[in-house]
Amino acid sequence: MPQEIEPKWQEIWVERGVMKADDSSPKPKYYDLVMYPYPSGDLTVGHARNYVMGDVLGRMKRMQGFEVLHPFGWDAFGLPAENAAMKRGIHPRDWTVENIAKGKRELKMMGILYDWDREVTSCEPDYYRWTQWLFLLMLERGLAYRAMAPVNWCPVDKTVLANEQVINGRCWRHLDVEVEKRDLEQWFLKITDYADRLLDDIALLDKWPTKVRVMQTNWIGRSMGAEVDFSIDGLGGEKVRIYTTRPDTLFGATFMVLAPEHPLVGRVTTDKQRARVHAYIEKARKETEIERMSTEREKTGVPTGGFAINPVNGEKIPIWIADYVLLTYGTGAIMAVPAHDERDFEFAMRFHLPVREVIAPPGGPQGELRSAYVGPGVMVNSAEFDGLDAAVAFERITDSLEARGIGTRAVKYRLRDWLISRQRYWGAPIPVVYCPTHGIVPVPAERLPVLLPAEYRPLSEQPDWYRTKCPIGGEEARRETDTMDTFIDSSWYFLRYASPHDETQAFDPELTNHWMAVDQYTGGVEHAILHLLYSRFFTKVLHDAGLVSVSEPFMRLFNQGMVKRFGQVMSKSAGNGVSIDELAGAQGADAGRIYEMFIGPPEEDVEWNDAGLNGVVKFLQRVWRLVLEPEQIAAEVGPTGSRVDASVLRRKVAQTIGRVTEHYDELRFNTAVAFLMELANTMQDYLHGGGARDDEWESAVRTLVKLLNPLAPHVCEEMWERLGEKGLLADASWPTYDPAAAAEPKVVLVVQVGGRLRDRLDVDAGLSEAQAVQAALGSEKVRAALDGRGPSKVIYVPDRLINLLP
RNA sequence: GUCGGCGUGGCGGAAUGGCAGACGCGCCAGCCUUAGGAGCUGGUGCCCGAAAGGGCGUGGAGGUUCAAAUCCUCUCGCCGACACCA
Repeated sequence: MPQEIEPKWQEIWVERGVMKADDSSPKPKYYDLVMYPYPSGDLTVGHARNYVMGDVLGRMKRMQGFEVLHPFGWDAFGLPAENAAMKRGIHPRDWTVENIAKGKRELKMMGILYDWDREVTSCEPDYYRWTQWLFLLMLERGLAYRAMAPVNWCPVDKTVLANEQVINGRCWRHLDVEVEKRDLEQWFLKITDYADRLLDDIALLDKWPTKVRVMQTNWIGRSMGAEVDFSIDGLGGEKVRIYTTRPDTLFGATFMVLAPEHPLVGRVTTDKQRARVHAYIEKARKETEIERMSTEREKTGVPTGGFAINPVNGEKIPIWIADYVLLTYGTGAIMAVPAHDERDFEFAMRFHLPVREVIAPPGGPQGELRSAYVGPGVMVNSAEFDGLDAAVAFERITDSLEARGIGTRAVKYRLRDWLISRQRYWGAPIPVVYCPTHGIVPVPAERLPVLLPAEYRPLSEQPDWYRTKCPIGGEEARRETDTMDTFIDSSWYFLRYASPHDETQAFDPELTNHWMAVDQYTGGVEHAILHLLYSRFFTKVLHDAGLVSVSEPFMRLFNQGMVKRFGQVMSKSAGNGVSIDELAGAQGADAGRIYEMFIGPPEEDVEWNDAGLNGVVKFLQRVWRLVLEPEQIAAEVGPTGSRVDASVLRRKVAQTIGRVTEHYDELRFNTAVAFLMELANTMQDYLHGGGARDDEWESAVRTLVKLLNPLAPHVCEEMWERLGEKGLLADASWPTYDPAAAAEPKVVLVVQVGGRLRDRLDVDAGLSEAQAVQAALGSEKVRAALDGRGPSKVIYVPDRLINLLP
């Protein structure tokens, strides 16, 4: 099998524009998208596995008659470029451009067909101009705002991070570094405005992995409850508003807890308690997020000395402060119901606070509680609500609060607004100007892009760049010197592929609406929340703006597993990477492609094993010889080999078409490869049985080449040409089959007696139950097992199994 | 702690209620040999047995079913996500 065929066909595919997606094709469209990578210069066989999957699917869809859009691009802004640049003393752009060139060469080497004319690179002005435009659109729609807030500061990367980029209180890129809280004025996108739709529409994503849907649901974290006002004793009309998901337990509130940072803490604290409260607040402030968030540690808190009045029963309850109540969730204040909340129970035990049962479990009131009871039950100790089911009381009590004007139904989310400011150079500048008289003024769309200055230095240290004129008044003004989170860049790139060269708009709505939604999106599960949630948010905003017709961008999502080596995820820094160069260089791109797909189930993590490549190489060589040198294989027949006749071959071909097509479609590539190997084995047995190289054989050969083509396109094109076929195999039609031709005329009927396997019979397919019983009783083994006891009951699964019960 | 996933030969894995181990790697034996890390043929879960045959077997224990790797309950181990969200 000649080696030089790979560059040959790669050139021909480019010349004939095989990968070009035609916007005006009458064929049905298929948008086959892979997550565009960060150009780290470190593309490994792990990345390639993802892209080969997309390519196999795309190549099959093309042969099936779809107009396939299979584009590629680069998520090219971001910190690693800056870090590498600092280390080497070069500009982040140079490093990025170099890596993109390298990555592109490697992908071409693997024979992956992308429409490179549609390549997008997020760090290029012709792209980030529109990223900036989208920011202005958000601003215009009231979805971008600037606010002073406690933000997550990563001391290593010297920038703020979004909530989604904080992992267990640490920086997502430096898992050993804790984030610090800083009060800064920053830009936010109001993703919380879309919380309900982002949550509700998860129901539409039935072709997404359950895992990702669950993760997004939990991340948004919607809860339904009520906000209730408690008056503060002795402070006139002053009130504290609490949030609860259990208004049905209102009568069980025995104390109240405020977050230490709650604005009313100073007012409710008595002089006697002031020193203690102050000390506690100081201590809480000094603790890191990680210490404070730990559920392991014992609860702490101090009484303020103040009291609140429970509005449902007029009872005076003490107000405490404790750091298990977070200022950032709900109202930063809770009513504590120790009988029916585990945290409150723990706190009450620790500080000897009263516990009052208000929901009785099915067995009746427990009296003394040993732990919080959070299950369903009947109301007790709750005045006029006693005897009601708790779920009913939830509604009644809330109605009553609303009627009295002291409470209201409320919905809360775990999701916070998206902090997008980054104090970094290598990103899209936020296109606003701070004017002395007009305040925050957006840069007019026609003056975009706001270009990054050429010099690599923090923008806030480049006065020549940030000094500007106010777009309204023309007076001296200052540009925003923060850049945008790179996740903004990747939240809309899939829309740009439809019209990547449009110089008048971010995307041409007509073309984007033609190609959207993405039919298949393939990438790593590490994006389950960040990228996928943000992209859904952007799509919905653009949908509302009338620019995108779909409200969900990705129809079908697939998360491929990671490729590991020596038990660790491959990477250059870990020193265990296998590069695409090495893979394609070893035994050729096709062998590498098949091996990537055969190594294990696509959604599972797999351990790379160089030795496994040999089996695939042998398979490819065998196919080559079957297709082009069948005489040689026929001559190799051994004395005892298995042999099959034409009818077996014909059926095997038909069955393989069905199974391979189905498994490619479902991205079950490992089993698809196995089926192709089986077909090759059967074809070999056919030759060994003296099978004629007639039309039957020629058809089998062509079917094998077509079915294998998405996996091994170079070798298959070469074989196709050598078979004398005209035209590119890439453009040939996908094989179809007659299900009748795939049906087996004889089947192995498994005979069980009392559920135990006793015999296997070769019988005609389609036997009736009576015929099957007769056949089974014809077996001596079966009769012996029955031992004279006639079958009292028969379970018959046609063409598979018969179970006779003695 | 909560939620989710996974656990099958020497190895990667297949089978989603109906023959456990497809396909491949590795290994064993044989053939061919221009002698090679090529090709071909057969074998290869474990135990008993000369064989015929029989028994056991999908992390563990129990259950449902004529029938369970598959469904249910409990449990152990590994991995992932979230983690005081009221």
